[in-house]
Amino acid sequence: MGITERKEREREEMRDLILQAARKLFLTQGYEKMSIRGIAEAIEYSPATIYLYYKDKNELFFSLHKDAFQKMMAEFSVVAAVTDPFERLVALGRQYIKFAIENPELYDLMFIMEAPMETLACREEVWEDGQTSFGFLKIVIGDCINAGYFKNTEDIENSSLTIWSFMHGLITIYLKKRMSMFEDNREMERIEESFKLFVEMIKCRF
Amino acid sequence: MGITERKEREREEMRDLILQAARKLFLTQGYEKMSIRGIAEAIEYSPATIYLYYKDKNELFFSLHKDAFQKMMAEFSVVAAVTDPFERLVALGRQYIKFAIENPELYDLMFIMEAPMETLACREEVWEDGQTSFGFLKIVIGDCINAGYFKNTEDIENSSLTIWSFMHGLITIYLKKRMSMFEDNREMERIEESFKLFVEMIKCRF
DNA sequence: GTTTTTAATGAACACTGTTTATTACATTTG
DNA sequence: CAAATGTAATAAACAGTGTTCATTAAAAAC
Repeated sequence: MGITERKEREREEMRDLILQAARKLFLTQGYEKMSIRGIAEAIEYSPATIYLYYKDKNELFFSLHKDAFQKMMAEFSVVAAVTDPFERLVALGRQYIKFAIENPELYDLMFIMEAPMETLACREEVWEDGQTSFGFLKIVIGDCINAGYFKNTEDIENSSLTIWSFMHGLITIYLKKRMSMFEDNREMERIEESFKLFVEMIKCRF
Repeated sequence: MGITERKEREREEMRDLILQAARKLFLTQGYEKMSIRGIAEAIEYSPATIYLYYKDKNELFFSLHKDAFQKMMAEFSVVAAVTDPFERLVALGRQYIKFAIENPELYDLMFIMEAPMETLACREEVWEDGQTSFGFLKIVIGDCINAGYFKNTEDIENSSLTIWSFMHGLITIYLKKRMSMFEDNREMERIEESFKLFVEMIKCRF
């Protein structure tokens, strides 16, 4: 009897319906306006129904967060076209900045918000999405080393964390409006200049 | 007639009473539990009274945020004892990490939360607290240049932003639980290693 | 002493996430 | 097929949240 299969399929459809509504609300209204009641109204179900398919709002955030990582990784794939390993790393950095600036709320969800991480913590799982994208960075850096760059580098993981830290810091300073201490409105130029300086700095370690 | 003076003084006292209660709640319960009703109960006034002294909760966050900057700057002052300019910069970095790890919620308030910045934005002011502490970093880097370090550096502001970006990124990756992608529990060692690597990188630019 | 100004509040508004008892319907069993 | 069981959906409530406003009480000015 395929009843259990159908039920399982229907359940998955419902989970998807909820997630789609949540995503739409998130992207159009922002995550602060993405309320359970709002999602319920959008799919024409009662708010309580959502809790039959998702444990809590954090789990919904976690699912959206996974989507966002897929989107980011898809945008990263274009750097494969860059042949020189070091230039590929630079291109990856630019893609990262581009993604963050074009999707500030997704970036927040992926790297700043605590909600999705709480779902992960209570399941005692490792952060797979982070691992995957960080793994991509490690590969790109590894290619640099294989091509003769970064000769003094003995720990790829540490190098990756260091590079990511800079990128993440620069972006969050901007996204969280901490560049408002500069009186001029040259935020974008400052990001560009700082990025270039950092690239020069890591070039220094050839 | 000193009545207006007394009233002004009483008003300032009341603002302080509210702020102290807010700070206590913030530090003991965390910012998510720092509610207007909670503050009101602590000072034995009605919630509505708070709105006679503060425009909204964001303004309260902004005041706390200013306090936090004073506290951080006070902790920074110890680096003045370090004579070598470059070592002073390194010491400042360590103090920054120490402050962030010891006061994660203050750090959040100072550099991540949007609430205090919104108060600033609607007043169309520059972010003075940020300017002051960033100014301190610029001075420390300036001393390095005067002592012969960073010879290739033509833009102190850009160097400062770049260094701060790394520090801020590394810390927020940790504070916002994004190091949970590493299966081992070596978060502190990783921070230490990455910091050391970055110090080596900027040393490279002598 | 009366009027005016000001400080404080209770109550309400419009929300939020989440839980639970109840209802309605689909599925299984006798 | 009818009765019993299982399950999906919900209305309503709980316990909060920030904020506003008309009303009341007290202080200051006249």
